[in-house]
Amino acid sequence: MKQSDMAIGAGSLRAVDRRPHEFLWRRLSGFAALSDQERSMVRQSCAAPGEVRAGVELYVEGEPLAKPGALLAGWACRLRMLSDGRRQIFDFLLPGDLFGHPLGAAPVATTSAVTLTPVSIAGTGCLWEMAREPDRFPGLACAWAVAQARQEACLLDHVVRLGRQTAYERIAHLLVELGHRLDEIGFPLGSFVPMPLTQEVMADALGLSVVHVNRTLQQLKRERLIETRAASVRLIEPRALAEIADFRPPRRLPVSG
Amino acid sequence: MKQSDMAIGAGSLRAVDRRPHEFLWRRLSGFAALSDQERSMVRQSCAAPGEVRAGVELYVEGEPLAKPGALLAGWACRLRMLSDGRRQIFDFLLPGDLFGHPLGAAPVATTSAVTLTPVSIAGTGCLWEMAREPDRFPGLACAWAVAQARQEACLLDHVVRLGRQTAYERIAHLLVELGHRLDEIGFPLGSFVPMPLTQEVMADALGLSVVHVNRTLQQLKRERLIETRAASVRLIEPRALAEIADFRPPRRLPVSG
DNA sequence: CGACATATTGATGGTAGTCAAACCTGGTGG
DNA sequence: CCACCAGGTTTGACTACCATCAATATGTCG
Repeated sequence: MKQSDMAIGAGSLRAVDRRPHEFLWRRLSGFAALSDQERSMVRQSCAAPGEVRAGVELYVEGEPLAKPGALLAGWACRLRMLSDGRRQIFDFLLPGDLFGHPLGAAPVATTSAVTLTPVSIAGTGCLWEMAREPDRFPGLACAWAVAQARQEACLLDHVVRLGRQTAYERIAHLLVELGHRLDEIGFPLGSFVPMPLTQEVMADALGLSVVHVNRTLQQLKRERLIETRAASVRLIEPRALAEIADFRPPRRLPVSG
Repeated sequence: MKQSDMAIGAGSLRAVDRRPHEFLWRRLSGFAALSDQERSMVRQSCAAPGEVRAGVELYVEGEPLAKPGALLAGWACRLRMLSDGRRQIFDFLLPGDLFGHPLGAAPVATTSAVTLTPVSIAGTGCLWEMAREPDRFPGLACAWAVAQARQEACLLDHVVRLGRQTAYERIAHLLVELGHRLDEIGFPLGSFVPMPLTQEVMADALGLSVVHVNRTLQQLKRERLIETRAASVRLIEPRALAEIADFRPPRRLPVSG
């Protein structure tokens, strides 16, 4: 499980290049039914994706949010640095996920976002405007709201992991969560799926040390619960893992709190 | 620092009874300038507050969100229970804070909310409708958005606490954060302010054991950084505490990420 | 006063952090 | 082709933070 420049990377998967809107479309239509018109707008937005290398900041905490966007391929994460260099990752952005959409009025980023692999991104300014007109574009507006609610829900799960779970549970929980999210965009749960996370990244997300992440992953492998390869993982026993992690599959439909 | 049925409690502070909208008004107007009309609407919403005793659920995870509201007096918290009885508190609701406002379409609560003291609450259905019409009620709409962004920001801070800070830092950080929030609604930073949290509640928020919270609080007292009394605390050295906690005061104005 | 919740204290152990070194692996360049 | 390097992974030894268990105060309320 190590960083690979090509996992779902930009410029490597032909399927992605030919249909750059693929993941975004799957994700949004998984949240709400979209009209043909909305679909074509989504496709248009993805027409000329931007390519960004790994390790690049998409936006920076404290600075005005430049442009809202969507990840078409590749992974990124939202994070914050402490003054002494410690790092905390809040969540991961997978293909099809939205980022950089202001919540309040004056858009100042409360986190930074950094690419973990090469990514390709679409600007979503236009879609975002549409999503604010529920009357004209009900499907898009709904999908947008659900996407946002989902991200919020993941953040809550993250708090629970950090606050009340052991290292073993945390890792299981994260793997299952990512497994389900990947499942939603077309990577079947239980098969080998892309997981371009270094152990250091997992450590910074889960509030653990790299060493401990390593040992705990080994334990999961020894117990035949997971299997790793290059930059990908297979959840051999998704149910057992979910049990260990006290994982609750996200509700089928919209959500808030 | 122990639970007290009357800290800012319902029916005890005359100032609150006479001007039930006081805290909500301070909070909202601290986020955005409100017109006279908006002000009077806020006051009207608070005209007949509901009274709820301590330890009562305002809403429950997984159930439809009944009515959006605002806390006029008293404290509550948002939390989630794990299947084995462990508990994780996500954040605290202080006087003037909003709760139960749906993000997505179908309003299902992603957390539960429980009162920590007796509270009085106002229904905000009407204000919420207004906040959705930025053209007619720009101030309210803005204040609403900022309030929401602020809550989100607190959640991010909470993740950092849980993921990357020691018990000592976590407690300092929480106290400073609450100190600042109380300051914003009229309890001066550096003076004795209400803090009706049991050590168990702090433990469940900070991912620590009760025993360890107790010992860490004692350390802070020994070092003359804080002082406690009944259900209140005084941050003797707010700057030193902020330093310890790597606390960043929230940005003056709107925010998002 | 007695029942109950909360706070405090002591003793003990385990989970996870730290430090340090070795080991891969893929990429670079002589 | 191979030496070299950087980033990532793995291993071992040691430590410490914090959880757990248990018992005792302290306080509050009926």
